Amino acid sequence: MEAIRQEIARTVRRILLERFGEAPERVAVEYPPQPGMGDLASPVAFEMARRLRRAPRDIARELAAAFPPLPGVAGVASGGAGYLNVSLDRAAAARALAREVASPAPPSDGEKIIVEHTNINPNKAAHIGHLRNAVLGDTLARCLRFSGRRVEVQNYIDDTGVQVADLVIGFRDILRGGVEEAKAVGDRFDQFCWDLYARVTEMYTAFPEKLALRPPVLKALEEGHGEIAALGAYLTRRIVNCHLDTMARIGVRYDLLPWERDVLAFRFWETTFALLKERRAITLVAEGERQGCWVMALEGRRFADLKEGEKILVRSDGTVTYVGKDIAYQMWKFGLLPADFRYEPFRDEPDGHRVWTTTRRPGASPRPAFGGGARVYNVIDVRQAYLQAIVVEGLRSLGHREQAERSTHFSYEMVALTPKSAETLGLPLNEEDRGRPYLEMSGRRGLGIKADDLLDALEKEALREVTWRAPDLDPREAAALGRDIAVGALRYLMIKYTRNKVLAFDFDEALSFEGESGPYLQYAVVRARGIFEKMAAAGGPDEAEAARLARAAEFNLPAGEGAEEHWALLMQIARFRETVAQALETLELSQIAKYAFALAQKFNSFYHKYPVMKEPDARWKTARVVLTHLFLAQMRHAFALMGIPVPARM
RNA sequence: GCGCCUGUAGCUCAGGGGACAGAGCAACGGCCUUCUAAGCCGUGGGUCAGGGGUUCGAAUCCCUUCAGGCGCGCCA
Repeated sequence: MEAIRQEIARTVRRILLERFGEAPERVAVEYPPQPGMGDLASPVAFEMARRLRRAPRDIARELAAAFPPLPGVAGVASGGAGYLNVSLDRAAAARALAREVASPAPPSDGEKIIVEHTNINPNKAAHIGHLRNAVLGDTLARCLRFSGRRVEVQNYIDDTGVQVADLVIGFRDILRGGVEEAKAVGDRFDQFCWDLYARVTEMYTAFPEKLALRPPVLKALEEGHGEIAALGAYLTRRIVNCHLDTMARIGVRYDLLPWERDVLAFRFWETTFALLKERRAITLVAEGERQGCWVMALEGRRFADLKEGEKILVRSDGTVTYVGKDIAYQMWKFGLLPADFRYEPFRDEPDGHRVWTTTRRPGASPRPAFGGGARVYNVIDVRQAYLQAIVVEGLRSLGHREQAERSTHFSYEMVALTPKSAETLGLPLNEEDRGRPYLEMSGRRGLGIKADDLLDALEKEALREVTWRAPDLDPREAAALGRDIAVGALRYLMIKYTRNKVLAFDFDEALSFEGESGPYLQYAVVRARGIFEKMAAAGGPDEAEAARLARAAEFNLPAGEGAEEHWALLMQIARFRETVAQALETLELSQIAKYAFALAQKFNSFYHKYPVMKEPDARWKTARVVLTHLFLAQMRHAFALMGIPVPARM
């Protein structure tokens, strides 16, 4: 569809230049809102009207008259107050679409793209905010791969920060324990830590002097040896495994886990620090409050509110701030550091996918090449926009302008709780809280919905629906269906909103499997497949035969409303790839969700109105078999991008 | 205070120069001897926050006011 749109735009532009001597740089070709206005349309005559001092309608008429025969185009006419309406050759369009849906994914090659996402502090269980991050990041990676890009997914583990330090303090100073006591904790270790971490925060509130415990623990974690570091290493590794388990439930995979302690151990920071000093991008503060700190001066409106116009990269005690380490990490991602990590397998997922980790041990060989990306997407919520801007500014100040421009902060708004959801969790709310549109979650206070709890609730609800509909189903099969439906519901929920909108989480909405939801889309697909199952069993065309019919489609249906509805479904199916391309361009993945939903709606309506298997007229039947096949094939592609499973039945 | 984001139907949200502003939920009324009712069809519901401007054309772009959120740490 994209090819023909561009061809029409080029042709219109050429005619304009030939006949009027001028034309806009870009000729818009859009989809008309109503049937009867053609399949594609351009409002270019309106734009030209003023420049040419002529009525738009006249210009559109002249354009239509001058339009040459074009492969794939059946007719051109002027319409409305001056639109140029183009009708397509339907048979050709159907055949082209049949080839497109059957074409294999392009090989992933060329420049490497690094997508960093998830990045949960390894001191507690993942919550629903982390799910939004992981689903967006994973969907982005899938879309990039679908469009032929080579992608490496990294999940950065910040194991030397304050949050981990506080968890270590929880084990050491509240539980009076160490590695052995931690090992004794049973299942759901991350949830145990969730509660313990909240207790540490309570301790600081009650006894502020306890905050003095923190700096030495931080320092020990950074230095990476001794008992504290050993405890930290045990806790973080075990929690990261919990996070990977959680994410595996919704089909999210990683290629590499870079650990912050290794950014330090392999002297990435020291190297970057030296470069920054050499470039005079940072200075040592000689006096005042910040005496002894290394700071980066930042100019421009974006940074106008920064205290002193500077950002501290090295604290007066010599430890590095998060931003400092992140600049070094970003440098490595682009292959701009002379050093590299060492690597070893972290674990193998049940599907055989191997997750690698950075390591201070000798490292494994052979191994894939990591880092050295040509473009980097950092999937991080909008509250860190400031820090991300500083990281990019760091690259720029080191002279890496191009890499700075190829660094993209894929930002999205946070997930919050509706007051109703918060009360369901048993949180005490005052009048002001109840009046708010949403309440922010807080890992520090243990306030939020854990990812595994939400997934459990979704699976339970889905299983209830499954067994209600099919009481005799084998329990294992029912459980598998429940999982598929839960994943579909969750992933659709997480991408259906535009990214710059706060997602106010509501239990009732999340647990609803009707209307604009993942299960609605899954149901449409299952129904389409059901048609082929029934037909194949009755000796009719199966999916492979339908694909052959589609490649030879004639699509010459008796003119009328029915034909237009069939055609409208085909047009919607055809818009998939341009939707994906646009989603990648704008980084607005919700467009894919909205597209798939609209397509499922059209199909459900079609399904209800037009029998496929039992249609006696061969022309209609073939057209419907072809449409059902095209719908199913395209939806499978869309599901693969969104990570939504196709349940065996519903 | 400064910066960023948001304001569209009762609620949650699409649409971000182009043809009469859309969807889901909720409400109401229909449709299961016909490929699965997690579905389909229909009804009602709008000062696109307010004001000014640009344009042949503005929910969309610009200015401004109001309301809400987030950010501005030797936390991340």
